Amino acid sequence: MNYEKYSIGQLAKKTACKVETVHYYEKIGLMPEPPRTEGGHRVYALPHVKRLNFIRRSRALGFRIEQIKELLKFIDEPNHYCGEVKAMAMQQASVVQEKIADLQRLQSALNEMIIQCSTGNKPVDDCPIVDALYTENVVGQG
Amino acid sequence: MNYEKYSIGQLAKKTACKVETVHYYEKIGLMPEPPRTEGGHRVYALPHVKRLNFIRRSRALGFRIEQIKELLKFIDEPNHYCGEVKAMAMQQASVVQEKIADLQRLQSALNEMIIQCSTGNKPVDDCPIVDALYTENVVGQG
DNA sequence: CTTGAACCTATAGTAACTATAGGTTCTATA
DNA sequence: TATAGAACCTATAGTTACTATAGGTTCAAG
Repeated sequence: MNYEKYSIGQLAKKTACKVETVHYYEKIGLMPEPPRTEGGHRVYALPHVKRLNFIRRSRALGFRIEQIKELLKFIDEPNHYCGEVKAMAMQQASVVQEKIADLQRLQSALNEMIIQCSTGNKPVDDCPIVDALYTENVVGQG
Repeated sequence: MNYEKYSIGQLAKKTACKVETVHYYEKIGLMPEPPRTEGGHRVYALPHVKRLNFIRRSRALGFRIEQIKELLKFIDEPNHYCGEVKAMAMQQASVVQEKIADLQRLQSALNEMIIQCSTGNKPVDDCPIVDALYTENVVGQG
């Protein structure tokens, strides 16, 4: 029994990914060039589905394309160990932690501005938010 | 007594912004076309500094260029009230809140994967992280 | 008056796709 | 089996918010 075959549209549906994105991933070398029909349509099989899932899930975790290329290299090449993958995951976790901290600072700044502007019925040149944007260092570091 | 004048380089330094970015903001209509010297160099004054500060700080709060155009419209045109600005700030706060929640989910997913992969000395095809990326819905919604 | 830093314009590159145009193939139905 | 139209193909341009480059001109200090 053969593997099941998928058109690019079916692959896209299975992985919640657009057809154009699959084209794009092929162009940049993340996805392999698959076999084609007589007429030139791409034909995919299960390993393609799994690989594309891997890519999309890694993207959803915030990995950049270049990082995903490295992750795939660990997988495609023999003689790699789990620790290399774990290290990248930990690195990514610290990047995400930073982003969360940035956004939380930003959120405080916005909330403070909103609280200042209690009534909302002042002319714009009296607005505390506008004032803050003009004159304050709105997003602090610490 | 005249206002002080600034070259584009001085303006950039005062606002922690690159010269190219000022060019860009002028091209897209965020910054006005300033007067020029005989030789064609741009000449700025204090209102330009304040406006650019406003733009940069709004960007630091995560506002998009199109939103900043609207904020500036409130300021440039008469007859706008603080409430319009406040509404945009609140809208932005909720966008930021969403992003924080997304990143926190993402962080949990990464941490769980990292914990699973305790030793780091397994071959890659036995790695729990790789396995998760291949087969799990890594970033849940709730 | 000369030198070199700073400025000028215009264009291309970045990340990670998305959208469009214009044409071909596949497949379901009459 | 003929055909309509959905899905596919390639190539190119657009998106966001800049950044970088090339190739030339102006300004300011010595």
